[in-house]
Amino acid sequence: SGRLHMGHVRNYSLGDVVARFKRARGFNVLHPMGWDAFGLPAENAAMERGVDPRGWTYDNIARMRSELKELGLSIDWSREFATCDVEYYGKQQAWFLDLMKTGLVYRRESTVNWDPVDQTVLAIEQVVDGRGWRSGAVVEKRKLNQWFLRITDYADQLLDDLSTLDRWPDKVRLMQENWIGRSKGARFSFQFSGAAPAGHEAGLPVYTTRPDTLYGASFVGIAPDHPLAEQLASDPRVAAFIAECRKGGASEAEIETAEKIGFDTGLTVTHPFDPDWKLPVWIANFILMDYGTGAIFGCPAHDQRDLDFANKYKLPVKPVVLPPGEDPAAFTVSAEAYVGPGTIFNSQFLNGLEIEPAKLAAIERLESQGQGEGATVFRLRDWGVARQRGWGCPIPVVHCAKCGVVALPKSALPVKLPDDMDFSKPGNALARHPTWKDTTCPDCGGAATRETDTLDTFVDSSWYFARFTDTAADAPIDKAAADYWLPVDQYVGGIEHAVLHLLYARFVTKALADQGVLSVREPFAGLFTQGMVTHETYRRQNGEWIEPRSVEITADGNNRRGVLIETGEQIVIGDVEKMAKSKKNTVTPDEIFDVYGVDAARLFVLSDSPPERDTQWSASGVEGAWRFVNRVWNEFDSQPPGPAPAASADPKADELRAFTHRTIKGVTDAVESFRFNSGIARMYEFLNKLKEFPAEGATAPVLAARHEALSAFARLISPFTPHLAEEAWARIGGEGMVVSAPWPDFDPALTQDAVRILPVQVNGKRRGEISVAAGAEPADVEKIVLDDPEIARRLEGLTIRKVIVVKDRIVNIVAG
RNA sequence: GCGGGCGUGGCGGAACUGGUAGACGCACCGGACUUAAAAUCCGUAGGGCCGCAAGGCCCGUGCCGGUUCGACUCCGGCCGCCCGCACCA
Repeated sequence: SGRLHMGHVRNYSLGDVVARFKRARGFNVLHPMGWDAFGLPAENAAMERGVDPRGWTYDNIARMRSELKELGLSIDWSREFATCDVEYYGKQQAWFLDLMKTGLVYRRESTVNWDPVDQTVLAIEQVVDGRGWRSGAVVEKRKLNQWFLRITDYADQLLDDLSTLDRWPDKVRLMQENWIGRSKGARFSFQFSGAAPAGHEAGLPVYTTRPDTLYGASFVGIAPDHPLAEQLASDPRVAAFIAECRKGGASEAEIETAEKIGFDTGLTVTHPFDPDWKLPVWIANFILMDYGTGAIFGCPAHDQRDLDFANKYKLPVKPVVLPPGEDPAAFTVSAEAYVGPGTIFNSQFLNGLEIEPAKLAAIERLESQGQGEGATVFRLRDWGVARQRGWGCPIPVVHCAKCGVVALPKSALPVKLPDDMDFSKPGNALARHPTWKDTTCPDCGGAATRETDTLDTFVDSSWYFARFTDTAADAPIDKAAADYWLPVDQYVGGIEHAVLHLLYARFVTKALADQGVLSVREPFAGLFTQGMVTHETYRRQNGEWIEPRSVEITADGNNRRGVLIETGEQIVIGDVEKMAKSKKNTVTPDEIFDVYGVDAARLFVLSDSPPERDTQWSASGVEGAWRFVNRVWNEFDSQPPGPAPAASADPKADELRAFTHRTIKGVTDAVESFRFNSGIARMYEFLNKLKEFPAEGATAPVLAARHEALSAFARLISPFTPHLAEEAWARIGGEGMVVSAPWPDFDPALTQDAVRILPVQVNGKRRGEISVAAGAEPADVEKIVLDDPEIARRLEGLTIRKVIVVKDRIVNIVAG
């Protein structure tokens, strides 16, 4: 986009804390940065402003790079690349050709989701609520020759291997599980009872998860775009019905309210278990062509949709699953389908079986009749990867009149984009280039045309992490380097990629592993999904949005009011929402860096909320972080320069040392478990404590303890506020730079106070406290408690029944 | 409808495997410094009640109930909010 926003600041600050922390702990850390740079934003800019997308993209990269460098991220910039670099997308073409050889790439005519605004095909994952994920336009259905990657070949693995990703959020794993949507059941074919329509002599295949309810069948349904339905559309009444079905939109509200409608084709099929039983074949709007076989058998008693349909068209409703405790003679289904457990009845050979054994028995019978078999069906569809766009990675094939679709040899790579595409009007700039597509066929040498579709940008982002491990390799991936670094130990990103990027990258990793170019079968061992940066919204009385900087907020007790600075007009403080230009509730990183500095900005986005939750940006919040930065510096600045004085015994110094070591432990634990806000709170506490031990007038042991404290503190803050930490480290004479200093260790013995203050409860209510030596035995503690005059007063008139002592924690006296 | 998550002060949040609820920050209030303001520093602070005060008592983590010596934490049932998927046979 060309500009850093606060979301970037938070995302990369999180990653940078991990990178710096792990480096300090002695790990070899690879923390790279690159640019996902193909795609529509560049084309739109080109069209709107007449600029060259390449120049626009690289200008934006340059600006964002300098902003990122200002953020002070510990990134290895020598590995930087952009997906629109020929050096990158040429390598992508190379492995794409390898996948073509193994049959993972194919081309077929299919109904696709067409985004009329972006003028391109979208993958199913990229259609949200019937709209394009980027443009927001209602997608249309079109038939196109499309390139696909056979991700469904990996459906089982993609699902099963989720269980190995124990450092992924459950939520993301669940979303992928639902998306892949494995279901087990049976696939079988109904035979037509009369003459089969031409081409359907083998019968009508259906898929079901409930073969146990076959005796409850009352109709067979097919999707409006089922081949058989389209064949029957020569009858104008059928054609009219299909047109009627297409009218309904795909949006949530439309599906919710859509009535089930059907058309009786007049065809009948024979029940697989009873040659005398005929079932009518209906075309029904609620059946989806792209799931299962696009055809079902309807069992109204045990499926709500089938029941709604049957009730409307007066089809039979015969229950075949008897709920526990029901009378078989009396049990009926009318408005609500029964989907619970029970025993099969009204079902001949299946009678008396529970549901699961009945499914197996039904499948067995279908198999023995040669009519069908057990089958697993996925919701996951193959990945449509072709985009009719000019600013993308060209698909390295040509179309030859004689040889058909021909993959280019690797020697013909890279297939470079031309420098002079015309982006002034919508559509595919590559396809309308006057000469680029003219070439010769690598097989026959005759004239041929280059493929003008480019790859989905999600292909670009599905393997970049492997390229980072060796960005100069001749091969797309250097196996030794990839084996050394991969999988990515810690990935940080937004939840919006849960079933897009994160699924595609997993698939490509597995496919490339099967090619032998990678050893890992999962790209990301640890995944962290961070929350968004939000901000209050402000509006004028007339509803117009206003920017935070135009508003002054004042507080009167617990009430907050805002006025428009310019006019003094009272404004309306609205909801806290994701920062968005449309609501004018954005704050740009550069304006914050200018006023408060990078460290305060980093500190604040990490301190306010747990990283996985949304964080609310506020001017007063970042001011608090800025105050902390200044107070830290003052503390370092007040310490006499030079080495720590020799230590000798002083209880004051011991107290500070204990606090120092407790803080090291607290911050370390918090950073390790991604609780950065808690870690920062420990650092604030530490600074507050440090003020009780001023350098001025301090004894030599206290000065030494201060030196130890500051030395540790400089290293603790360094992942969060690296610039401040560097200055602080230099100020106290730290060796080298703090960025390369080892993480401080703590002495467990020092994290414990010698004296513990234990709360004393009577019947579970806090009634006092006592001081005992750490680790004091329960029996001794009990004696001290019972000897305590204050506690004794509390127990007056009560009989002690039991005294519970939890070592070093609490005492509870049960009395009555 | 299906699946998942979350409800703690005025606000963001803390409380590790049940053990002093409200750390830390923001806001608020009071004080010091200043001619004044800003900045800075110090301090009070969950709610209610009693007391001149020291102090004391009661209530309190969405609601109701349970387990336990002890529950923000575990169990059961409600209510509310948020997210994902959605006519998936």
